[in-house]
Formats: sequence, structure tokens, C-alpha cells
Amino acid sequence: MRRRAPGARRRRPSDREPVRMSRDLRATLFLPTTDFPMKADLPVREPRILERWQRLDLWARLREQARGRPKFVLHDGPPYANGHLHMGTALNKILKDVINRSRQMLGFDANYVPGWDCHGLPIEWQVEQDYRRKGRDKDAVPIVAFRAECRAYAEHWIGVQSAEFQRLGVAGDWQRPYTTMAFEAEAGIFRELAKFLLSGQLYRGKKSVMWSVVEKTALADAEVEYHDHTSTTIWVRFPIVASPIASLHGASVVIWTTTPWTIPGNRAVAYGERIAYRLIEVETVRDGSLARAGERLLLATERLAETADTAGILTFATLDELDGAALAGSVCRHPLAGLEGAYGFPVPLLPGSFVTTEQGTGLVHVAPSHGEDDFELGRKHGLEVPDTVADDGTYTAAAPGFTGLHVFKAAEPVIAALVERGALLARGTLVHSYPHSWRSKAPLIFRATDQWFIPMDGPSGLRAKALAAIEATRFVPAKGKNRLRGMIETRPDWCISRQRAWGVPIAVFVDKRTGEPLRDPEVCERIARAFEEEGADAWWTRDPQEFLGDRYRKEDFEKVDDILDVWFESGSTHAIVLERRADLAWPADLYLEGSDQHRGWFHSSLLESCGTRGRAPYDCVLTHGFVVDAKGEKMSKSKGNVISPLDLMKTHGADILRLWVVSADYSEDIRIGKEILEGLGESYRRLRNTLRYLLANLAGFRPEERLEPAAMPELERWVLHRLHELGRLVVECNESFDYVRLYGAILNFCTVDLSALYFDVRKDALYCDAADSPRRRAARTVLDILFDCLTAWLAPVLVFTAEEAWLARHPGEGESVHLRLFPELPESWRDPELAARWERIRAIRRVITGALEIERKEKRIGASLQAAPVVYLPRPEDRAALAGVDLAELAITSGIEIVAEPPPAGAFTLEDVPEVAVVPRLAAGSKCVRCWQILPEVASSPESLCRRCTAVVERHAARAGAA
RNA sequence: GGGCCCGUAGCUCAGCCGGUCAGAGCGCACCCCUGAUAAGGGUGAGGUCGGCCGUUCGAUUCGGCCCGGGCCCA
Repeated sequence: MRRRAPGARRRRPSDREPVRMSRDLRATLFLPTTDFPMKADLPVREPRILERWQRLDLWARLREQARGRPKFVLHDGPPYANGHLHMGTALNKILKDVINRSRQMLGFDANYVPGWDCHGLPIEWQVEQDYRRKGRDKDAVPIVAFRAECRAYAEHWIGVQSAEFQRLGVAGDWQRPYTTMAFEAEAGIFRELAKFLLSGQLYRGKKSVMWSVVEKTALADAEVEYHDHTSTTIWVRFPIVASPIASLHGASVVIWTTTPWTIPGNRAVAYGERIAYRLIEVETVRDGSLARAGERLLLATERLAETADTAGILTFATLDELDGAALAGSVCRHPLAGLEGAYGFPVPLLPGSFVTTEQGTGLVHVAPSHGEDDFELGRKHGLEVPDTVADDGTYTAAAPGFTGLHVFKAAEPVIAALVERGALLARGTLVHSYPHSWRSKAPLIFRATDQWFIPMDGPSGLRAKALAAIEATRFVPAKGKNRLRGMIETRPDWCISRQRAWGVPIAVFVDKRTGEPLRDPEVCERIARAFEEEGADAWWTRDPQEFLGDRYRKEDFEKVDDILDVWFESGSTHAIVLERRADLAWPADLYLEGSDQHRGWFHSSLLESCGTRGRAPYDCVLTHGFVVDAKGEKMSKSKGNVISPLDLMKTHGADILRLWVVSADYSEDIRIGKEILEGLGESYRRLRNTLRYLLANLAGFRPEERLEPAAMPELERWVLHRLHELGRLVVECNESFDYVRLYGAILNFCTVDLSALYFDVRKDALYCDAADSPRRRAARTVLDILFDCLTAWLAPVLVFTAEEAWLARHPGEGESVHLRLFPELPESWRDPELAARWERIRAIRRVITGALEIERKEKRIGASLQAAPVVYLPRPEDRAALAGVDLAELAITSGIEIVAEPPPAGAFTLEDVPEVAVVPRLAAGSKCVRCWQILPEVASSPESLCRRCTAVVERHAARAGAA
């Protein structure tokens, strides 16, 4: 029993008061009823809904229904067919799905064909691991057999991932996805390559790659292990023979290297443009030092002390100080110049962004055959890339004085030669991390090898075309444009060859006499046909003469055995999927991937398409950030902060995961963690309960109940206005791909406008009014509209829940919320004047609830129906605003008195609602046992009913009697 | 180490071109309801707008540096 508030003179109407009910009043009420459960139980319910969709073949129905509508093509960036889904792939596919479903419901034909990237090293590597476990030797297996195993491996993971994506609720053509290893895809990819070949955009050049002299093969980054290695280090003089700077004449630059064997391959020296250098003259040296008093040396100021110490230079004088940029145009002599009459070429000083002052001398010896940086710098400045080392690690004739020597045994001979020519300044040893082969564990070298390239700045002007295409493309968010542009501007020629097995071959013949690739459309066509028939294996299984036909003899040609870079393959998917399939279209409306794909798929697709078609394969590129943990740090096994979408599916359900996707700003990194998931659960429950309230109060709704908006109370018209606003937001936000804004607005609408206001206020009319009361009919009409709108708007995100709710009302066999369109809302619902007025009305309501809250705290009231406050509204326009509004109904009080006069002292006010004051007052009368309002009229009712309830109950009794 | 990007209440997000209180929802606290009930309503407390230094009459909003984080290179 609650204690009565001290000083309360009037006896509080109490709920505990025994009420004599002569009839079962509850039977006369329209209490909410529905089978739609409050508890979602998504992990159990979602799979059932999924099965139903499959039974219905919902996808086929969607396609059927959308036939002839304008197409919306989101071209799927193919995930790699290896391993289970992680949060990143889940985010990506869900975002795509939300967009596709939204476009479909906006009236487009949003066909979505998912794809997989199948070729490439990771799978090859896995299969090879398997071999090793079983003690088999990959090199002993025929390439075609090896490829078959790779194919089977990819096939397996496509099946796994497909099921996992579908479990996420992702809709798409899962029966006919695309894969890069399908025969027609392999043929199509080759056809794209042939376009580059035939248009002269393919050349063979040299590139420095990681090479194992033991296995005699190039290695990819993933096959490289880093171990400590002790290297002989040397400091070498390069005499300056020409320079715009007079003080440098007769001086030497000093370089430092950990690979003496690369000296014969030297072709330049790199400096840092922003590094400070100093020209010194050696004065005194330690005994045994290779430095000479009087000689002049150039090196980075920052490296001076340490180098002098190492070289045994005791004292020196500074002759000059200069910025790196000043070194441009200077030329040195090779330190081995004259050896066997060779090395006489000039060695230019070139600016290199990779030069640092952390180690060495701030001057880097550049051997284009033996390093990535070296190679790129050489390419940029047209340096020769000498073939100094053979595949077995021995020097070729291009390294005079050392030919035949193995590079791993070359340090001492090279040093001896340098000493002999007075070029060596100092030597030492260094233990450092050095690349080794994962197979043989032998140290690796960089070696110049033959590779195939697509030129960026050749006659076709690929770079310029790509840059122009970027300008013509919409980027969401806009910053993606700069990122991609920056990469295209500076990237080197595209090296598309790999010395691997699992991929599409660079099916090219090279003329043995000229070294030029054979450019013959007929030959290319014969190859493509063969690939279509039996896959790219044909390149290895068929007799080359079959491809060459009658006009060429295979003896005259070298058959290239390299395969294509997988980025060329995925970069070609726009051609092999969008152009080939009649149910799609080229170019794509949208490419959507993580921000790493600026370097990857966005990039390769752009180049491929610009090279073959002169424009981008997409009109719009959308990028999202990466999934990180609750603290914003990347997930990793070692940190133990990895969250799996598959686990979340079991604990929370796909709809929660999907809600997560639209609740976060995907343009930046997206966090996920326990607290975030709990928050999403709250949001989900709010949405679910909103749907449940609608369903429960729409029980037995018949179309005849409907009322025209014009005949509705203002409260209903205000809800319709809000719906119209949201309807516009749906279109707007889909246009801008702004789902946070949209779903934030919908959630707010459900919380603030519906739950806290409309639903709460209308419970009285819905439960207690007569079935045919205009007020109740209006409310039910609006609930029906709300249900239509909300289920549609939520359908792209809460694919399962929206379906469950829809079926709860429309249980037809073939029914699905996903077969609907977003409702078109009449312009007549828009009423800004009413909306503005209701802003004020809600502010007035806030003053009332605020005043009642104090009464509650003071224990003078409990339920708001116990009050009938006095509201002071001195402003005439405020009183006018309330003309057609029942303020007591709105505030859920049993009565209200509006007074035009200024309020008495002590009346309740709110700072931000001027000219509104409330004096709380208890409602007079007795409590109606049916609707719980406290009204004077109830006192005179023998049954303790208000007038409204009396009428309803009597009619109910009459009907019951008649029946 | 380089390029690009990010850092607003416990959480997720708003805050246009610099100048009236830095807002919303959720969570939290307290209260109420018990005919949306493992629901619902009300009220309230939470922010050095990452830090420092500048530009300015004035900066969360501009510039620089630092710290933390991410992607891509090296």
C-alpha cells in the first residue's frame, strides 16, 4: 500500500479500490492481440525464413517482377575463394545488399550477380602446403593436374562462402554467380589480354624480382621469410667526373651497401633531395685506414661522424654544405671502371625518395637489376637494366671480371677489385633481417627478369585516359577520388606477368628472331575458343601449332609460360560479366569495396577498361572503411580481438549485424564490440516492438474502416505529414547512400514520434472507443499506413524481421515484403503549417509532463490520468493553435483547463518554452473502470463507467444479446 | 619512413562557408504505469569538441606540431 502524500487533502483515487464489474469489461475492449512475438529469437527464426525464400524461389520472382524496369547494376567485386567470411566481407556484402534491395524497391531492376576471384597464389600455396604434408613434390606433378587441384580447392570455398553470404540475408543470383576460373571467364580474360596485345599495349621488359637461386624461380612476397643474416658491408668511392657545382670537381661521393656483389650492376647513385650533404677534405687518418689525407668526399651531414669513425678518418675540414637538390646533374665514374676494359659508362646522381639517413651515407648505390627501388628509379631515368646474374646465381658476361662466379661467393672478389682501383673506403659486417626462401630457406637475391608490361604512358596514353575517367566518376565519399588519382598519377607501368601455375596464361608467342610478340587476331581467337571449350589448361595441353595455324611454324616462336597477375583478371570482370550477361549492363552503376581497393580492384578495373574501352567500367565508386574492434584497433588473432560474423549469427542474428551496417558511418573505420552490439539490440527491440504494436492494434482491420485524411484528427494528419517527410528522406538518402541518416531518422521516428507520443496517446481510442468511432477508424487507418511504410523501409535492412512482420499480417503463400516497392506517399499529406503548429503543441505538452513529474515525485499522482491540470496560455496564437486539438487527450490527462490569463506565481514553466505555465490539479470525479479516466460523470454512473464507455458497453451487450 | 584519411557525451551519430547557449537516439540514474508487460511513459545527470601552439576581436569549425588509430606503399 502506497503511503498517502502528507497534506494531500483530496482522497486519491486508488487502483487498488475494488471494482465491482457486472460484466466482463475486458471483452468490450479492443486490447492488442498478435502472434508476432516480442522476443525475436533471430538465430532460430532466420534460417526458417531463409528456407521459405528458397522454397518460393524469391530471387526468380524478384527478377520476373522487375523485368523491363530500368536496370541498376552493382557489379560485385569478387572476394577470394579461400576461407570463411570475416567481418570485413560481411560488412561489404551487407552494404551491397542494402543498396540493391533499396534500389529494387525504388523501382529498379537491381539484379545482383555475386562473383569469386579464384586464381592466384594463396590457393596455389594452400595446395602446395597440402602436397608437402603428404610428402609430394609439386615439381613432379604435371601442371594441369596441379591446376585441377587448385580448381577443386576454390570450388569448395565458393560453396562455403555462398552459404555464409546467404545466411547473412544477402539476395543475389546464387545459382549463377560468376567466377574467374569458369572456362568462359578464362577465355574472356584472355580476350581482354589480346586486346592489349593487338593494340600494341603490351611489351616485354625487365623487372627486378625476388629470386631464389636454389629453386631457380621468382618468389612472391608471401613465399618469403625474413631471417637474420650476416652481410659484408662496404663504403665505396664514386669519383665525380662532371658537376654543375665547381667544388665537387675531383671529389668522390661515398656510398654504402650490404650487398657488395651488386656493385657490377651499378648504374647510378641516388641522393635525397631534402637531405643535407657536406663536402669534406680528409686531414688525418688512422693507421690502416683506406681513407687518404687530402681526398675530398661527399656524404650526408647526418652520417658524417659515424662514417668518418668507421673509415678511420681522424680529422677533416668542411669545404662546402649543400642540399640534396643541388646534386642534380652531377655524374660519377663507376668504381670498377677499367676492369677488363669495361664499366666505362657514366654513373649519374639521381634523386630518390627512398634515400634516408638512418644508415649508410645518405647516398645509395643503384643497381636496377637488383632492387625494387633501384629498378623503378632506373625505369624513370632510362637506365640500362643489365642482366648481370643468371638464374643459378652466377654472374653473366654482363659482369666483366666476375663472369661465372656465384654471387654468394662474390663479396671478396668484388672488394678486392675495388681495393685494387682505390675505390674502397671501408668495410664491415652487419647482422640484419634478410629475405629467404620459404622452401629452401636459402637467402634470396633481387634479379632482373623478363616480364610483361602494360605501358602507362605509351602511344595509347593509358595514364591520361585513366585520369580523365576518374574525373568523370562519382566517388562516395568524395575523398576516394583523390586517393585513386594520386595512385594513378605516380604508378609505374603495369607488370601483369607472374611465374606461377594457377591462373590464366599469358598465351602469347614471341618471335624468336625479333623478340616481338606475335600480334595476330586469328591466333588469339583460336586460343580463346580453345579456352572456352576446355579452359585455360588448353595452353599447356594442346600443341602450339594448333593455335598458330598454317601461317606460322611453332619452331620459330617461343611459347610464353607466364600467367597473368590476378589483378588483371579481376580488373577484367566488368567485361566478362557485365558485357556478356544479357541480364546486366555495362558500365556498372556502382562498384563498392573497402578502401584498400583503391590500390586493388578499382585501380585494375579502371586501367583495364580504359586500355580497352577508353572509359571507366563504373559510373560511381563507393568505398567503405575497415572493421576494427571496440577501441578502434584492427582485429588480429594475436590481439585476440577478432569477432566473427558467423558467431554473431548464432548469438545475435543477421538482422542485428545488418542493423550494425546501417548504424555506422561506413566512410570511416567501423567499430564493433560488446557494447555496440548491446546498443544495436536495444535499437532492434524498439523497431520490433513498433511493428508489434502496429500488428497488435491492427487485428481484424478491414479496408472499410479506412478514413480519408481530411476526416482525420490533427494528430493523425501530423503523423501522415511526418511519414511524407520520411518518404522523401528514403529517396534522398538512397541517392546519397546515406543510410546512417535514414535509419537514424526512422529509429527516431519510432521512438520519439510514435512510441512516446502517438502510440501512447492513441491507446485510449484504440482500446476503448467504439469500433466505428471516427477517431479509432482514423487511428487504425494510420496504423495500417505506418505498417506499410515501416515494413517496406525496413525491408532492405531487417530482411528477416520485416518479412516476419509482413507475413504476420499477409500470410499468403507467395507473399513477401521483398516483392513490394516503397510506398508512394501523396503530396497532400505534406502540411508544413500543421507541422510547425505541432512543434509548439509538443512544447506545450512538455511543460505539462514536466509539471506532472513533480507531482509524481511528491507522490500526489501516479498515472497522468489522475491529473487535470490548468494550462496558462497568454498568447492568443497558442490558444488558436490548439483550437482543433484535445490537449487532455494529448497529455493523457483526464481533463485540462486552458486559461488565457497570465499564470499565478509558482506555476510550472520550462526555460525553453516561453509563455506557457502549468498548475497541476487532480482530476475531479471517479475513475471509469473501463477506460481509467477520472471524470465527474462517472460518479453518477451505477456501473462506474464514463459516458463513452457506457455507450460502448451497451452496444456490445446488445450485439451479444442479438447473437 | 612516405601518401591518403580519421579522432564531438559510456555507445552510435548531427553540427553548411569560424561568432547565442555543442544537439539527437541509445545506455545510465531516479520516478511512474501494469490493458504494447522479459513491454510502455516521464524527468535528470553526462562532453578540456584527442593534446599543444598559432591565425583571428572570437575556433569544435582555419594553419602547424604532437599523441592515438586506420588503409595503402616502403
